[in-house]
Amino acid sequence: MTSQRAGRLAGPPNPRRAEILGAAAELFARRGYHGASIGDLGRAVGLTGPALYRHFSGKEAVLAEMLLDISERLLAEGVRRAADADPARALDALLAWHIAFALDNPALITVHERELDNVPEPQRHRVRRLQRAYVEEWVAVLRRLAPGLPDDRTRAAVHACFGLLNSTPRSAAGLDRGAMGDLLHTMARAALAGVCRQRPAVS
Amino acid sequence: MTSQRAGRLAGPPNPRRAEILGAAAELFARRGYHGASIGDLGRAVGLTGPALYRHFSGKEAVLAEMLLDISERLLAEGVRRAADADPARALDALLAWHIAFALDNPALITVHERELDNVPEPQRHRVRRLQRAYVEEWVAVLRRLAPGLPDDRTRAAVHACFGLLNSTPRSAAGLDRGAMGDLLHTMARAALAGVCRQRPAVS
DNA sequence: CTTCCGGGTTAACGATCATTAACAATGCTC
DNA sequence: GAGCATTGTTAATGATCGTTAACCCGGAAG
Repeated sequence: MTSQRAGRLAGPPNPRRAEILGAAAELFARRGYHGASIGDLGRAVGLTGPALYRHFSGKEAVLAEMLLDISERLLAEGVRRAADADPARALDALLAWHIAFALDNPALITVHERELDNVPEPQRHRVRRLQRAYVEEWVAVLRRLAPGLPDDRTRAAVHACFGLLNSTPRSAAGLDRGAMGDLLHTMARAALAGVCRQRPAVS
Repeated sequence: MTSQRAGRLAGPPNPRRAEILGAAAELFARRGYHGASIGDLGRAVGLTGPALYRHFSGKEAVLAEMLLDISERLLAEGVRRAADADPARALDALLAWHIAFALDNPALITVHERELDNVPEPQRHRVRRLQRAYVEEWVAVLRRLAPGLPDDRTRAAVHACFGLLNSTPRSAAGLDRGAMGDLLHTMARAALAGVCRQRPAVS
């Protein structure tokens, strides 16, 4: 029995696994899950393709572990930041967290956004639940901030906000990290404030 | 010689070609370019895989024609709308256009956003130029609206705005088309207004 | 010193892919 | 009605893919 079992028990954090996951994130983000072969993943860390099977049970397992890790990290810190008693401060904290994550891990954010469908079924459900829970943290904060807003509107606004924040990896224009973070924070807060203010007259 | 030549001359608009392009857009959007096989594309229109070669020179040609068509349509109407003498009205017209396109063609917007790298080289360059020109229409309008804003900031803001608007296909929450359009318009305008207002104190 | 195991290799497998070849049916033109 | 282009089909080809098999080597344990 090798150490690949189940993929996420305890044990010492195998550095090879982390290295592979990092390289796989870049390749999956740039070329898509089906566009990156196991040979590519191995080559990216100086190995041959089959060597990956010493660390993961297969290609799907790499993606599954990657997405589980991302959505757990996003949710865990999201819960923490959303707990602020002042909803405005909570929202700013959520924005700062998501922006920092997206700027620091553009490949991960991209994969997280696009590749859920390729996660095999036992774990896809868990990832979906984590993603949904993360969204709900945002929705809950916005609800405190704009109690009149109907829930479906709020949820749609959160998704649109994520679209804005996650655009980072595709623009990455000349701006440095700080300026880009400020820009995204300003735009996202303004967008959400706009939808909160917009109490529709009719319809 | 079949009628597949070059892919985009004149001739009567072959309905089979359009049908294939539509089905391919759905499949490429849902599963990614490499995740959809030629057999899948054919099956989606009631044919076998090799039948596609009667209408396109290959899989890459399908994607190339799709992206060229999208970016041409976006740019052509974008130029028209950006021509308004009042920059605020021009911006609203651009927003309405992009939102309508995204809501009416969610698959196309997704493919346009993700699959440029899979377009073969002679045409990829043309698509890139069209996409860039479209962005520049937005940048030019925003520049008239906020002359003090540095160009790289403006461009980054436009890209972020696109990220917001193009999130439509992935959220698509229970909101109907009209409500979703209003929401996106409100949020995007607020986001851009926010970044225009934000004349940084220092830095 | 031997044993064994973690982590790597190359070779081989079956599946699937994009593409081409060979052939058939349909309908238009002369 | 003979020819011919159009638009389909099935079969075949070669490449590549994910995965497994068989082997190998270094180092820790006994």
